[in-house]
Amino acid sequence: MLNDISRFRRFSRAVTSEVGALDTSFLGRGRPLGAARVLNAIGQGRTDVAAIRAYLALDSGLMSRLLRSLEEEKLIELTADPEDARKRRAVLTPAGEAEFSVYEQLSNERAEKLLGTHAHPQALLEAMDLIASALDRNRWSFEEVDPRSQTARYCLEEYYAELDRRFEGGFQVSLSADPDAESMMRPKGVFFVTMSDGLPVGCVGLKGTDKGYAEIKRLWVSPAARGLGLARKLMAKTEEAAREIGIKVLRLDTNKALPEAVNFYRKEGWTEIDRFNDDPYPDFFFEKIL
Amino acid sequence: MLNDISRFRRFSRAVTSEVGALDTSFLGRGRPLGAARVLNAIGQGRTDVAAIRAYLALDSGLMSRLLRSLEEEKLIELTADPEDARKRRAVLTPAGEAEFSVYEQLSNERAEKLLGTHAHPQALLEAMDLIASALDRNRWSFEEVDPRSQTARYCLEEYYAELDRRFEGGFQVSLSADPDAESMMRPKGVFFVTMSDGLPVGCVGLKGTDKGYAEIKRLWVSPAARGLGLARKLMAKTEEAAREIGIKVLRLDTNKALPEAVNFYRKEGWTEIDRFNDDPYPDFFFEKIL
DNA sequence: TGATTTACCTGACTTTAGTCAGATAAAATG
DNA sequence: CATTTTATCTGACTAAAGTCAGGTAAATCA
Repeated sequence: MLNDISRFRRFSRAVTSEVGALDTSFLGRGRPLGAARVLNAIGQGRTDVAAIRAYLALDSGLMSRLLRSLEEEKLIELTADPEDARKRRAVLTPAGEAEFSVYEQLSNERAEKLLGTHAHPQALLEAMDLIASALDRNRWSFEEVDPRSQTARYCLEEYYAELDRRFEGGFQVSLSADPDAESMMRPKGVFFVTMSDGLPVGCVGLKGTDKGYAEIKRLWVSPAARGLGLARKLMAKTEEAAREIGIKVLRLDTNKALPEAVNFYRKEGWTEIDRFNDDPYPDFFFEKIL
Repeated sequence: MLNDISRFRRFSRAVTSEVGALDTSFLGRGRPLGAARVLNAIGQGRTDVAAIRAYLALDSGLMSRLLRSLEEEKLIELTADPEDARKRRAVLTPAGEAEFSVYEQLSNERAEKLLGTHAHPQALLEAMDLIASALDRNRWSFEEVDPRSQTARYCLEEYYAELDRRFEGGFQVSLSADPDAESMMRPKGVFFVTMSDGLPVGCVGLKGTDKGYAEIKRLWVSPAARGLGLARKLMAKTEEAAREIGIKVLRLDTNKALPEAVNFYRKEGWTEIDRFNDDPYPDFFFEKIL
C-alpha cells in the first residue's frame, strides 16, 4: 500500500509528534528547553563542560550562560577541574538532583503510558531496539571487558539462549568447552563488548591457548543490531588485538544451524580446516593466518 | 540489561537526534523552520489555514506572518474560501510545488540512506510500522469503502496471505465462500477500513444475506496494529452500521488456527452455535443478537 | 437588523536561541 | 620564561519563535 519510503516517513511523523510532546512536557517546569537539556545532561553523569557542549552541540557562549542560569537557580555547582584549572566540572546540588528526577519522572511516565497500554510491550520494545540500534550505528563503542562482568554476562546469556533455540537438541554451556575468563583476558586474549547507547549489542572473545593458535569464541550480535556490519567490526577489533598480543594463527568453530555465521567466515577470508577439538557442538572449523 | 523504560528512552534519544537532523536539513534552503513547516503542510494538501494552524499548533498571529512570508516568496497563493469569505485557503504556486518537492527529496534521501544501508530493511520497516501504529492509535480513521477499492484489496490480500500462512494446508479464496462486493455495501452491508496516517491497518466486512442474519467477514488487523484494541473498535463500528441497516442477528465463522480470534469472540459476548454453512475452512461458528 | 461570533490580521512586545569577536587565565610548548 | 594553545567567559549583537491586545470584515444569531 505505502512504499518503503512512505512507511519510513509515516514513522518519522508519528515519532516527531511524540518527541515534540516530550519536549514541550519539559517546558512545564518554567525553564527553557536549553537549560533543561543541560540539566539532564549533567544528571546523566556528564560532568565535563566540554563533553556536555559536544553532546548537545552548543556554542561555548551559550553554554556558559545556560550553566550560569542553572547555577543561579542553585541546581548545579561548578568547580574547577583539579587536574586542569581551565576546565570546569558541573555537578548537581541536592536541589538539582530533585529537579532532575522530576524530568526523569516525566520521561518515564511517557514510556510507561505507551508501553502499558500495548498488549505486546515486548514486541514494541524489540522494534524500538531495532530502530535505535540502526540509528545509533555510528556511535558504537567497543569496550574491552572482563568476560565475567555484567555486560559480558548479559551478552553471553543472550548468545547461549539463541544457540539453545537454534541447535537441534538445544545447547548447554556445561557440555561445551567453556573457556575460563583468564584465557579471554590480557595477556592471553581479550573480550570485547559493543555498546550502543547503553545497550550491549554484540560481543566476541579471543581465547589464547598454548597450542600455537588462538580461538575466536562467543561471537554474538544482538538481533536488534544485525545487518549493520557489526560482526565484521568486532572481528577486525579482535584481529587487531591478536596482532598486539603477538598471535599469528586464529581458529574458530561453528555449527550448521548457524548458516549465516558459516557464510560470514567464508566471505571474510577464513579457510575451512579439519576438526581440531572434541567439542560436541561444532560442525565447521576455520582458520585464518594473520 | 536495560529495563523496559530505559529501552524506550534509548529509542527516544536515537530518534530525537534523527528527527533533529532532519529538521536542520530543512534549514539548508534559507528559510526558517517555521516557514518550511507551513510550506510542507500546504504541500501535503492541507489548504485550510485553520487546519494548518491546528496541525502545527501555531498562534494565529505567527501563522499569518509565516503565510505572508511564503506569499512574498511567491511560493503560495492565498484566496478567500468561496463558501465563507472569512476563511482563507492556501495553495502552492508552481514555484511552491518545486520548492516543496525539494523538501520531499531531502526527506526521501534520509529514508533511503537509512533503509539502504541496512541488510534487512523489511524488518526495519515492520518495526517502524509497529511503533508508528502504536503512537498513532488515537488518530485512527474508520472509512466505509467499496470492498473492491485499492485500500480494501490491500487489506484483503494481507488477510488471505496470513490465513494461508496459518491454516494447515493453506488458504485459497476461491475455495472459500467469497462474498460479492455488493453484499458488503449499503444497503445490504458495509465494509470498513481503518487508516492510520495513510496506512490501512485493519478492515471488516458486514455481509447482508436474505436468510434473516448478516455475517461478519474478513475481520483483519495488521500485525503492526495488534494489541491496541482495534478489532473491538472495528466490531463496534460494524454493529452500529448493522443496527442502522436494520439487522437483528449477526453470525460469523472462524478457524481453529486463529485461537486469538476465537478467544476474542467469546470475550466480546458472542455465542457459539452449530455450523450454519458448508465453507470448508471454518471450525467455529458464532452468533450475536443485537 | 443590530448584536455577537468567527477567522484572520496587525502592531508592539518578550523570550529563547544562536553567533561572533574579543578577554582572561591556566596549561603546554619551545 | 616568553609564546602559544586551550577552555571558558563576556558583551554586543541578530534571528526566530512566540505572546497578546486590539482591529477588521464576514457570517451567524436573536
